[in-house]
Amino acid sequence: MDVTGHTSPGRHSGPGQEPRKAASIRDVAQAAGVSYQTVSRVINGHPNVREETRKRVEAAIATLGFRRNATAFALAGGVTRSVTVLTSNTTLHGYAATLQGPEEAARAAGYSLGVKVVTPEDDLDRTISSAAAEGGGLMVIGFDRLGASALRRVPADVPCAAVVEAPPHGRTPPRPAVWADDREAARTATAYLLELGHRTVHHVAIPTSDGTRRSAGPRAQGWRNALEQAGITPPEPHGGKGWNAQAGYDEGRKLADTPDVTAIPCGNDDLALGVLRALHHAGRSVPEDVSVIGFDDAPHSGFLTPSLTTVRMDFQGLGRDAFGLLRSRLENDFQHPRSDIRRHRADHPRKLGATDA
Amino acid sequence: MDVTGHTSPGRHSGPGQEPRKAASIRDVAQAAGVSYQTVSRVINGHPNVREETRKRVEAAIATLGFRRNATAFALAGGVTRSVTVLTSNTTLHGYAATLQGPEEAARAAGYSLGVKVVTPEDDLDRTISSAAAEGGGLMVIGFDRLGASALRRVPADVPCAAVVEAPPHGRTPPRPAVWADDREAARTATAYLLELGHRTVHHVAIPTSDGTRRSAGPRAQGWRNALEQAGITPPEPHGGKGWNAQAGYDEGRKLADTPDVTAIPCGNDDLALGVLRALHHAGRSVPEDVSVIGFDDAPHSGFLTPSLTTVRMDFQGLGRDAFGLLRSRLENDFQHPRSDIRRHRADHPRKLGATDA
DNA sequence: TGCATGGATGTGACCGGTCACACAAGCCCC
DNA sequence: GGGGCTTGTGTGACCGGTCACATCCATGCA
Repeated sequence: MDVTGHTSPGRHSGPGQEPRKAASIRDVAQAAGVSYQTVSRVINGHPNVREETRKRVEAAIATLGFRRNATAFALAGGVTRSVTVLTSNTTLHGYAATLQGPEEAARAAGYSLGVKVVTPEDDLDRTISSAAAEGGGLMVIGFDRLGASALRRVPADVPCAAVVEAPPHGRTPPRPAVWADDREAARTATAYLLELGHRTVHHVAIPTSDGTRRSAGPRAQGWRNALEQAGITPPEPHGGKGWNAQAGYDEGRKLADTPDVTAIPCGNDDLALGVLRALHHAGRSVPEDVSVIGFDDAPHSGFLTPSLTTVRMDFQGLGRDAFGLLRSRLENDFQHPRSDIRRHRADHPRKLGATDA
Repeated sequence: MDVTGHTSPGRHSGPGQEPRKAASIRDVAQAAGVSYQTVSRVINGHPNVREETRKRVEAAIATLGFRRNATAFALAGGVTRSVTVLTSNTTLHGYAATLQGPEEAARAAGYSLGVKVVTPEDDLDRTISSAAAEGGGLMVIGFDRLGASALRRVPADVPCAAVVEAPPHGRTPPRPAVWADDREAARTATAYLLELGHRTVHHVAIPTSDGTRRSAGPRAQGWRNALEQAGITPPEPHGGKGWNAQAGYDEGRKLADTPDVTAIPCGNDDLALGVLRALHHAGRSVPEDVSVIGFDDAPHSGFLTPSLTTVRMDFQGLGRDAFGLLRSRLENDFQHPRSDIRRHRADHPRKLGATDA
């Protein structure tokens, strides 16, 4: 509507924030009349500190508002517990939902999570290497071309895990990765439509992660396979140019004019939404004249009228698994960097225990 | 649909990743036959290095795959250039869009961005202080109760900026913040409905950020104000219990039964979507029988059938502004550890201008 | 009494960068 | 031809934590 929210922000410069430097472990030590090492012991819950000393140190910590400097901690060899997610998008449902996996897992595991959105404009190698320099691991969402190429350029020595499109048969991603069986899901959905009696099934595809043929993505492949298994020659696939409702609408206009189009599984829910609208504008009713199926189960899909049938994908689980993969890589690294003495230190309960978070 | 995507992930353990320790500045120095300081000069582009020496160092950097350790850099006093966003949600459109602001701004400004999702379960103070310990600034999205209370608990010495609901008249947020004028936007939208000839206007509200009365949020207030200005006694507001389409549907069922309900501006697009569906189920048609207006302009809203009229809010701009606020705070701090010169620098065009993005 | 044992605490070095400063060599100028 | 300036390079200390090891003191036990 033309009633547009007015967003020139109200500003408030806030109560005076004194930029005094944060208290260090040494400041606390001095205040408590002990050595810095004792303070370190207290903040790490080391047992061998006299009760009274501990009290004193804790008091000093409280009055000085001491917080352990995470940077120094990391530098001194403390576990890094940080992961940066590289993605080209954060708003499309698939991406956002995938991102929720690590968000939640990171919170649970006491990791800090960074998000870096990559764009076609910026220098991938620079972006990646700056992300890698942060110290923790890298998690790449490689659903699209940009993400996939980012994944390919992660240096071999950087701990990394990815969520990707299901790779073509016989090929494996360049790095440890997880994926969902989109191909099978699309095949099943298409087969279902055929069972309903449709003579053929048309597909509006999402862009592929290698940026090439639009029939190459696993979802398109699944659709194609289902048709072939039923002895039907797949029609030319549509789409492949965009992910959003507008792209779906554009393709939908074309499809709406073709009479033999009665069933349209789409590469995602947004495309499906656009297709629905195009069909509506063309006077073809859903689901009477045409069946439309979405993909991804975006949160609003269930509330559309008419309802959009959709294929649910567990993106969050995927993201969580990738995070887990990366985490185990990171923590294994930590436990056996090379030699043997370390291993002894690694079993120290404080390092591995769940209480550390 | 019952055709559910199969997501047990295919896994691939990837090519052997040797966990060799990353090369340090000293390693490079040794390889190039210079001192570590010279290496530091080269990577920082310091002019006083002989051309031939620079070449040698650069070669060593390349062969060793040296990357400057961001942790050590930060510890040694390099600017931190990192911001952590605290939010209770990342998927609702308002939040996701707000988050895009700092994502983009951070990329442009070479900042790294952390995201921390807070939940009612976890210990806010711990979460905040661990986020603060990362070193950079804190940006809080305080649209809801949880976010608002997080904002209140950020220690005074932590650089911080927030995006909040428009505060009640005469009150200011506890910390530097930006907000949109939701109240005015809602008032205008409601006035528009009244102009169309509706006798009264009902409202389905989003939850408020102080967790209390459901008529307290700025959007509800704007709706109420418009009615009062028109001499109409506002009916009891609905909603206030949830943000999503299901919540909208629940309220919509109730409203659909009341004959005098002919206009329903909703607190956000998801609620509106649910209301639309409830009206449809109840056999009341939109827009013939009832006018529904959303709020936020979520990306799919424009593609619904019938179209959802919605009020566009520039969340991304809001997020960008908050980031800018925080950034100037961080960089001022860095440049002038305390005194007064601040005011002068705050008007620096680069800080406030639109070109910064 | 003599010594091993172990708890409580302090000192020094280190992580990987930075900055401040010292120093040597080359040049200019009076 | 020696004082000053500039350029290129190296040394030492520091950021704020950690770990390894040394020390002091109170025990327990032979």
